[in-house]
Amino acid sequence: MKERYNPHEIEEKWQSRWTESKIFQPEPDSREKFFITIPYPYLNGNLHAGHTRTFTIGDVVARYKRMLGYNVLFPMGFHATGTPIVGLAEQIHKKDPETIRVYNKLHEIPLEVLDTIQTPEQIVEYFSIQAEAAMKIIGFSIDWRRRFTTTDPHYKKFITWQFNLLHSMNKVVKGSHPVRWCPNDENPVEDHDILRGEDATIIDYTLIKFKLSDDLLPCATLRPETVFGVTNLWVNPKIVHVRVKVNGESWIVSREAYEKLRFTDKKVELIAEVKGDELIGKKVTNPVTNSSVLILPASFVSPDNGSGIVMSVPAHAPYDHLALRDLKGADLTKYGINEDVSSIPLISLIKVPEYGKYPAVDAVKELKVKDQNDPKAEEATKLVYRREFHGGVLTETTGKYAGMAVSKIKDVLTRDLIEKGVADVFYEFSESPVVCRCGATCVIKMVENQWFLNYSEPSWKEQVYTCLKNMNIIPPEIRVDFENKVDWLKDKACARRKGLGTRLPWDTAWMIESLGDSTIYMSYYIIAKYLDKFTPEQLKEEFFNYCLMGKGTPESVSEKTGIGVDVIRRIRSDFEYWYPVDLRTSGKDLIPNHLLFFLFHHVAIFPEMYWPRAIAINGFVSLEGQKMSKSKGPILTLRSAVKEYGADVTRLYILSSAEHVQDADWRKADVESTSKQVERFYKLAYDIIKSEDTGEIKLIDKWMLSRLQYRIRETADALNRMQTRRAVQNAFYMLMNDMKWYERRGGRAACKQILNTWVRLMAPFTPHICEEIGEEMGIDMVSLARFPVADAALTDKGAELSEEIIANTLRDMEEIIRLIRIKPKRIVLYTSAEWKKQVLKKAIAMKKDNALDMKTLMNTLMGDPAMRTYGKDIPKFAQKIITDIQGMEPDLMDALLDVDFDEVSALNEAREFISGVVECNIEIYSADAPGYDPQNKSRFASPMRPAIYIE
RNA sequence: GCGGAGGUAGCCAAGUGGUCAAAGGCGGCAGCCUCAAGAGCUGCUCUCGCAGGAGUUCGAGGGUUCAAGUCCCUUCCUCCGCACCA
Repeated sequence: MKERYNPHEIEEKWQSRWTESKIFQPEPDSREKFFITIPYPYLNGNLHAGHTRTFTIGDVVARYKRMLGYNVLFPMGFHATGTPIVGLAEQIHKKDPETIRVYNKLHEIPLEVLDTIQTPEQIVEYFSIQAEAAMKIIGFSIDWRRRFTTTDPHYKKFITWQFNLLHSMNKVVKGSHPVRWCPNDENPVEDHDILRGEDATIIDYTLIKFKLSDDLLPCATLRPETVFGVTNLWVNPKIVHVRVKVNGESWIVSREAYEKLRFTDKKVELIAEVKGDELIGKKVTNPVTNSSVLILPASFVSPDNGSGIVMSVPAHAPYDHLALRDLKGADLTKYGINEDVSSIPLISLIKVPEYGKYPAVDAVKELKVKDQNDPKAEEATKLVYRREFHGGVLTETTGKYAGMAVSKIKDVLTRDLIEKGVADVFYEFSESPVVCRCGATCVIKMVENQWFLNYSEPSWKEQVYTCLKNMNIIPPEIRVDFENKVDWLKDKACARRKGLGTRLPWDTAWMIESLGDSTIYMSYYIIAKYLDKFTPEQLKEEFFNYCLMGKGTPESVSEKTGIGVDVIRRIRSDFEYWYPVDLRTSGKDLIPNHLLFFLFHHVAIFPEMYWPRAIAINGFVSLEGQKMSKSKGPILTLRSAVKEYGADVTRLYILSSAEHVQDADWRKADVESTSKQVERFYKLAYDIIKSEDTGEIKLIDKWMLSRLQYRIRETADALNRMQTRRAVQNAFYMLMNDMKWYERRGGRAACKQILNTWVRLMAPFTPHICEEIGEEMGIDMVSLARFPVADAALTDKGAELSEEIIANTLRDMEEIIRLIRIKPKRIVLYTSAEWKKQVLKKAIAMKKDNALDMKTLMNTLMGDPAMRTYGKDIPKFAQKIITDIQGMEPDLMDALLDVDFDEVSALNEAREFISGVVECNIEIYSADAPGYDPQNKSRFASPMRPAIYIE
């Protein structure tokens, strides 16, 4: 150990020592195992501060568990399947200036190296090497024998096996799905390809088909239940409609709607134009209620929205009510309508607490909406919809649906109506236009014959719920997130045309989508160690069936694959030992996707005993308050952070900057201060090791050892809950502060003992520096040493109380001196009179019996003849004590009750120290016998709070 | 719209109904050390106070309680996810 702290030298030394001694390459043994995994990083860039955080948290847990005596497996792989790497290769190849800039400047890749990574394969190769190197220089305790990349031929065999299995279980099915589509590029549009309208989502309307002789007039609605309250349809006389053949039916819709229909999975053929006013005045049949209703003119109907034909529900839709009212007295004879349409009776179908029978009418009155062109009409609509959605219940008008909550009806009713053949689904953007990067306006296209993982299957979800119920979710608050997302998850398209990956074995035109191939790969880590023993071709389905599922026999697998029986047996027993995953720790961005699929696939494929045990989530990292971006910057790579500050400092900082799902912020000023603290720790350790042993244990040593036990307990408790910030704060910063006080108070005797514990306490966070110090202290390998356990025998409440009195008294003295601004010539301290201590103890005892009140306390006290001497002072003091005790921690109460220490001697032990600080001699008396007390200050002395006289 | 997380001092942030005027850190100020700078150490950092005290604070407004940053209601604001994209 050198006098000067040189992080890079120490870190390199210990990293190579760890590698040489293979201590992070576990094999099954008699110990209890702990299998921790972290989602492998995607290889379209260098690892950055966000990875640093997630992986460091994982490494801390791995190291902590190892020091608790677990046999820990912490493996790592790399993710490369999907489209981004292919896209990146294209960008680099065509020397896109922005891409070159970002990868050169932010990902720190030299230009000449960029020239050599122009294909997806080269990119994967390059970044995987970089990533492994980065994880090594920061000291992660990973078993690198198990490393793999998702584009490896062996891995593809594993994915092929998995998908064949899922297919045979009917978990992969064919279907259609709406996607954002660019008609110009003839491709689905991804998020980053959108120029305008990136917030638009796809909304599914229910299309209800009203009948007009041979034609159907479809009306799009988000609230299909209102079909029971339709009084008429609305058609805008000014817009052009068209008659189209849709799957053999004759529909009349707006021209715009026709354009949208062309991209759906329906067969659409344009027949003729139909003017709006030709329709008005005709009667159509409501396909649900069979009632006959009139088509009326309305200006608010837009051709862009839905089908361009709207059903009117004046009882519940303010616009409909207003439009009808606006027609009062209008001359509609040119449409052949002679009746007064404004008197069409309203049909109520929803009961809601805020309104009467006709919510739309009430809302229009409430907001004083004038007519359908009044902007307040929109407001009224939103209000009614919101209230009906949340609090509305369907009435008898809706027949068998009566009594259902409005919020639950949509899916049920839509399904029923589609089954009856009177409705369809119509997709629409939530806002428009949505514009592609190429400039074209996007549409919604039905992708047909797509392969789906049918996550929506209720029995599958049920299993996931069961799994979740038995899992430890860290932090516990996010459990509800998982439950909600499981509920929300629909079927997921799992195949696509482009990108890297594995082909769907039974339909090789498709590539397995990259989230689908990353679900149960934790089990592959067990196999990955043996890859040099066989070729990809040998990895037949029987191999996986046996090794991962226990199906078949080693002999039959061996015969089929040519792999030795011993190896096959070995892999199976490895699997049985290591599985399930004990902890998966991840960034919060993966909750609604990867982590969910991780659970779905595990419950589908493995028996319950191999389902995951725990998931821990952490937040992102920003840079000086700015969000990081892989593709635009700013970004801080793991490598550059370690280069600048060293691995231990980087780790310690990132761990201490935020807790759990909270986002961390990387601030240069703070990192530098962490760096100084670590250096200080090193120097302190160096000095302690080089110092002579000094025998006698004094009060202050007892105090320090007692604090240390407290820090150990706090650190362990924090680590058990994966609160790395709290753990680091106790194990490092608080303990450092304790040490400062200890040193200041002249403590020395316990230094070596403390340091020995301290390096083990800190080892999960800053392993290199701890190894370096540990080596000097004769600890063989700190990474394998036992994590400290708090020793109850070293907890010394008396010492802590004494030290507290000293610190409090000193603080009081300094405050007085500061206030009166004199240089003290004489300072006298008076500790509490004995009777006050007795009062305090009595009061605490009563409090513990829950019997503390002024009257009882006074009675007890006055019953004691010895006390009565102080009769007139007692009530006031007792009152004060009662208030003090109200909020007192039980621990402190116990201490005050149990411990009988002498305040005078406690202060005397620190007399020299206190004198030194205030630069004045100190005299100490008990208030029972004040030697010198000109102002009778001693009467203010109370337990734990000596009185002070300064002149 | 749906679902989730938040609003605490100049900034970041901890905070279990009572040691909360509120941990820790950053920044700032002062002192010590030094030829000096840096580092380190010590103290201060809501307001007032020449005796250890008092007053006003935790987005805003109500309420429950002997006691509220913490519990309840209302309200304002911010951030995140909503899919075929890793």
